[in-house]
Amino acid sequence: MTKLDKGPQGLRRGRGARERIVNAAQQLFRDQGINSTGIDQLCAVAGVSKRTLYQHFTGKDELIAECLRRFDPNILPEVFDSTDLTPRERLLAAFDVHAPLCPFIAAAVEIPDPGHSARLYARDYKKAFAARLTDTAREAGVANPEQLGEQLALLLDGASARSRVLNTETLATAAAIAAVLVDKALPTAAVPRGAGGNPSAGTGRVTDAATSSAEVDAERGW
Amino acid sequence: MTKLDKGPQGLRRGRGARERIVNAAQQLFRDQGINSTGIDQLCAVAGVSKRTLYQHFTGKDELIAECLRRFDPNILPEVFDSTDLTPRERLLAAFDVHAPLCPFIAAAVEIPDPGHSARLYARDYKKAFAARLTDTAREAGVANPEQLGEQLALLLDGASARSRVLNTETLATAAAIAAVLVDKALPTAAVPRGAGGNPSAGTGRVTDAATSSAEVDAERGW
DNA sequence: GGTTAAGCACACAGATCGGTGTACATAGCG
DNA sequence: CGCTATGTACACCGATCTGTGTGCTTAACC
Repeated sequence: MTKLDKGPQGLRRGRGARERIVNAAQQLFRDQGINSTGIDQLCAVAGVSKRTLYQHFTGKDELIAECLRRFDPNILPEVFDSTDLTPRERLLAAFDVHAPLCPFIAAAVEIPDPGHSARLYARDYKKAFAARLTDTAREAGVANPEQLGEQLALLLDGASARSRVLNTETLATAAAIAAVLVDKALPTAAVPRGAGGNPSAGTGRVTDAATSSAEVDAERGW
Repeated sequence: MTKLDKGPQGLRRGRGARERIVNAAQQLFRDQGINSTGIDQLCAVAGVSKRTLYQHFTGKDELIAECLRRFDPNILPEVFDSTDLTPRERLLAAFDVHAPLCPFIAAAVEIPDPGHSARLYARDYKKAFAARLTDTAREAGVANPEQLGEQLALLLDGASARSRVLNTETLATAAAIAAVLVDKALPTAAVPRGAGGNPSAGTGRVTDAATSSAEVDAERGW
């Protein structure tokens, strides 16, 4: 009772260390950046002693990599594994998940060494993400799915980076471009009527079909 | 002769301090990142004493801001002020200037504080860049030039960020999208024949017209 | 030649960084 | 119970960080 206050469910602040460390790290890295987050602060937020941290991770570098690995291992399953969306809708639904700066871009910029495990994983993730887009594009009957997948991935990265610089959400602009590219790549029969015209101005909703059925505006970690 | 070696033109390492500091800073920030570049290393590379640096700049923050300010104050004049290119060609020529990670994106990611002068300037620069694209689009006779300008700007940011993560150049993908968007936005008469079809695969040259007349693959600082 | 502004060398400050060593406490489990 | 995993408290390390204080040297200009 002197120290050692108990948490709600009786986990007296001990025993779940690794989870708490990773959670705190993800939060702090997102909010302050990786380099601006010190180990001491990290431990304080996680409610963990410094010694414990170094019993779970060999160093900060490993912790960073672990955070990225835990972030979105299945690559937007709520979008890509959605059964009640057509492939076209799924492609466009990826542009509805709002988020702060993509942590993989953040890591790639904040960490100078291209060989750092976090950067290698970021690379893998981005490739895998594009691959999921490609698969979905193929499923939608697109002629050149690799191209469309890579293009849509670039749009998402652009929105993330640009939003950070401008301090303004730019995802709608990316979504507008995506709509154009998708409908252009799709066999004309597969495009819902009304989708071929001028994409609506770059602001507001563009993905009429996708939006209605899947609002994935989730409170994701990033 | 003991110390004080003379440079080629007799500038004996003194007297040009401010220039050398900014030059060294731009180089190091680009190569290693901002946070990974220490003041001591900076001074060593610049051939300048630490005291001198702090007589020119109040601190590292001011130096960072100054670097960004000096970087591209006129916003790609070799592209946007090119007289022997049509507006359409100029829009596409912006996708021919290869470069490492855009320093404004880098600053926006590396510096957590959104109110930092460097981040404010980065914001201004990005807005101004989009404005130049918008102006050019308007000049080209595009119906909604603001939209196209913002879209093309997002593509460039996407290429920069994504190239950093993937460790691979992705500008060609962005250029392919740009070609689609520009030609779609342009009055059909203004689009050169052969430019309307499938944009060439996402790799290789897309801007047939622009490339021939303006290869701006310059060795820019970034 | 003499004045002045610019630059240099160098020691040093205070903070923070990532990381460790040591000894103790506790929870879970057989 | 007693053993072992896990976690804690806390001091401490060397390195590095941005930034200063002080005194000297030198280039440029009148």
